[in-house]
Amino acid sequence: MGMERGGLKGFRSGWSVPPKPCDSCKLASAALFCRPDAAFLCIACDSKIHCANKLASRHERVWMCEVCEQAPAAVTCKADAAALCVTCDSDIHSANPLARRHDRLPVEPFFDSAEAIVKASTAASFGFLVPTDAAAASSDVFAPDHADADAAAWLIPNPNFGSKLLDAPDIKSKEIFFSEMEPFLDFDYSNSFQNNNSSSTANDSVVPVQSKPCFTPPLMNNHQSENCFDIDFCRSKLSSFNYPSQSLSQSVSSSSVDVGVVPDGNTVSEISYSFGRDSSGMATQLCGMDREARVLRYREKRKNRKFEKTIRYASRKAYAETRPRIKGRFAKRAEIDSDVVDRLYSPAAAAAAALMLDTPYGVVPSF
DNA sequence: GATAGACTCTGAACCACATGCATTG
DNA sequence: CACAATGCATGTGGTTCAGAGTCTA
Repeated sequence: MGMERGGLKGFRSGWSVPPKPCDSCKLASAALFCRPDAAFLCIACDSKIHCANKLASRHERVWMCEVCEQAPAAVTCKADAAALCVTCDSDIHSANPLARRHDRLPVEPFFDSAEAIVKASTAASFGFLVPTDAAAASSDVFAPDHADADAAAWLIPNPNFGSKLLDAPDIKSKEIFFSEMEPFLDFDYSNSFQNNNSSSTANDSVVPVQSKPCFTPPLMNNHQSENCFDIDFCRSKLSSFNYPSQSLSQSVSSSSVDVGVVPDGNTVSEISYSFGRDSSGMATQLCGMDREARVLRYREKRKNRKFEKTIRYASRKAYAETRPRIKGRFAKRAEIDSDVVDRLYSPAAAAAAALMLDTPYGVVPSF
């Protein structure tokens, strides 16, 4: 009953609020949050302030929440491929059981100039990453056969990937990148279903949802051991906890496969890259393409997202489908039977009614 | 441009009852 | 500890309705 419905309800309202202005210039919208200064800054002001001296350049900064753009991002949701603030994270991921299973990780701060990060990653995005076709674009999946450069930049899930890979000494790194991405390009839930479904009962097997995996590479490091954390705008270290010590997306067994929306955390970890810890000082998570485009992309994706209904008990589903209804509501069998008897007076309905009475559950399509 | 009415879209609620699961003996 | 009996909460889908949003005059 309306279980997955309303998943977006809670945070839609936030979109109507204009982005938080830069605390420095008050003109541009803030793109990041400086923890030591406790200030929201646009990219230009960040460059001015944090390039001024060595001390300032060591300030920890994080990008703004991609949804509300009102607070610093605190976590990265792998399923949504988005950096979210505490409030949005709470709103979105408490909306329904499905969302609660999203694997979230604490955002890693960066120290480089945001402008440099954006430039580097934008260049990288035009360097070799190629965009997708329209269908793949809707699900944020890479595909190597599209030529439009703008779309390419628009679709780059994590610019860090590009910039990092461009730094790779040879093309093999890039090949590795794509080869490791392949499991997601053709993410096949049937496999995981077969693997995980052994514990299901024979009659009440879980029905896998055939939803397209909406995958975007993680925006940051994936620390499998750090799934629990606390949120503090001014702290880089996120300690336990708000979340279960083991994320649900990892811990659920047979019932996990019915979700379909949330990629398995372990699988994601296989392609996680430690860009944030790059020895060259390469910025962490969200360096990358034009941030505005990313926000637009994210919003568009959220708008188009459909939370697939989760069927946990196939037997119940099967039974519900056969149950008699009156105006869509489940009806008592006695009620239906008497009604059917009444209808038997109609010769035209006699055959259909007889058929219904023959079935074990009395299938009554509609009234 | 402002307003009202028509239209569209979205999500919540409703219903009965087999089933799953925790508790008890 | 293993098992059976019991009772309660849960989950299931089609339809309706209300409210919000959009379009048109």
